[in-house]
Amino acid sequence: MQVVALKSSPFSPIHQAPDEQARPAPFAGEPMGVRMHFDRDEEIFGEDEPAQYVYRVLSGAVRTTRMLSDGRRQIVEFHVPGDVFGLDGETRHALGAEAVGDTVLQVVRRSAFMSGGIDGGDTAVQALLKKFHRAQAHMLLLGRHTACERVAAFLLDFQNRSAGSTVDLPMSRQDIADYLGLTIETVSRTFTQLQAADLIDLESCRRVILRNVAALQRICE
Amino acid sequence: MQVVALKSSPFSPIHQAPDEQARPAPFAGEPMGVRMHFDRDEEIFGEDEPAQYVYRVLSGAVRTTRMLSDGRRQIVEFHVPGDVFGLDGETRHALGAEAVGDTVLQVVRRSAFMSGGIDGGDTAVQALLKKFHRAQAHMLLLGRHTACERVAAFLLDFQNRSAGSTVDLPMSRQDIADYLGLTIETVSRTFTQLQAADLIDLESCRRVILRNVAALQRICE
DNA sequence: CGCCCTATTGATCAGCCTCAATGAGAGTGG
DNA sequence: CCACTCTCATTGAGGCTGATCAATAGGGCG
Repeated sequence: MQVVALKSSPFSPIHQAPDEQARPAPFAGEPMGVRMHFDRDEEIFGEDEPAQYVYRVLSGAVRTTRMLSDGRRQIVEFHVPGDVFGLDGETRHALGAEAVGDTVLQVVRRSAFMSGGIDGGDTAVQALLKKFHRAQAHMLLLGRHTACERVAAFLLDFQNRSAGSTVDLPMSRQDIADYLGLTIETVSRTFTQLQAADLIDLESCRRVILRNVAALQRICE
Repeated sequence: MQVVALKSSPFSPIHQAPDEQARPAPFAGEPMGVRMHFDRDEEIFGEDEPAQYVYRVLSGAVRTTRMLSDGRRQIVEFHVPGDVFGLDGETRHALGAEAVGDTVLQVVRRSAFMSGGIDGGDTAVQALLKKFHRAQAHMLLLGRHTACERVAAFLLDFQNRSAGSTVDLPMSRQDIADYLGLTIETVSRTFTQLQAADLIDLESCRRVILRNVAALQRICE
């Protein structure tokens, strides 16, 4: 239901009410744009929809995806707090975007972002350069890495984007599989193998402790 | 030897002499920047080198690559006449770039490109958006497509970038394999299969005639 | 406590890779 | 002009990684 409202206008009151003052702004200054909340698996925008807005994650996580008609899905990127997304495509979104878990976003008009960026974030060109850079690394991963290398790189990437040796994964195994171009079974098996080799510890299926970061890095080369 | 000269200064006379007036500018107006020639397999810039210049292909073709220490290579993109490249990375190149065949480039300083683009080409943001879009499509290809789908998509892509049903491939099978995340043998076998199915005709190994575009598109979904 | 959804584990299979040999084409030198 | 060579492409045989199909286990929530 929120999705429908979003498509017509993300500035609809229904979206800002829940947590407008519930969480403090995670960056200095008065934020521009509007804050919006999304539930788990709720669509933020769909493929081919007009690209009117640019988003910045305040809390939670977002996946941007591309689907094939037969159901195969590629997750292009996970976006965590601080990340900007919605820049795919020039006038229409080339990707779909969904909330991975409960997520709060900051929304600005695309035109405003292009001229000034988002408070506390990058300018349009900086943001695009970073995304392009990450996209290149992801291509290398998908094109030329083994399952084990992909999972190790994924864990190290998430560790860098959080902090410490404990990694809390906001997404399901299916999401990880669709991000790494693998099946859920292969991802699960690889986690188990890494645990057996004492490289990681699975405290729960969403909480991973990196026991041997150097060895994980060696796997990725 | 030209490479060495390039690294110190692409405005060295050695680079512009050969074809400064040999080929007319393929777009209206006096081109900005300097024209440079590269031989087959000659390096244009290497990974991690300072990113001082932005390039536009005038003739020939360029591949941008990422290497792993064990020799595995991913070709991120092929650039044909009209394409801009060299925007990878913010201050240093994240990719290497090499000429696929004899190639003529137009070179401008990065700062000049960022403020004004290249004559007859896109602005910085437009160019980045297009590249990001293509990168997404390539990720889907690498992550979720079969060998047959990858080769079909590759041929259709090159047909769109040239014209007519005859596709002249400037690159070797090894280049195609490294672009599609396959081996040279699998690429070759797939070409043979497509020919056996009357979808393509291999006039020579570099010249492909698309006999059934609709069927090729159906393969890619 | 029981249900449902997700994750894990097992067994088998297929697609692609690897290794190896042959074939075709371009360039070189006699 | 032709033989030679070198490189690249094609084809074949067999193995391995990861996919598929199937069953079990765990975990959150009513």
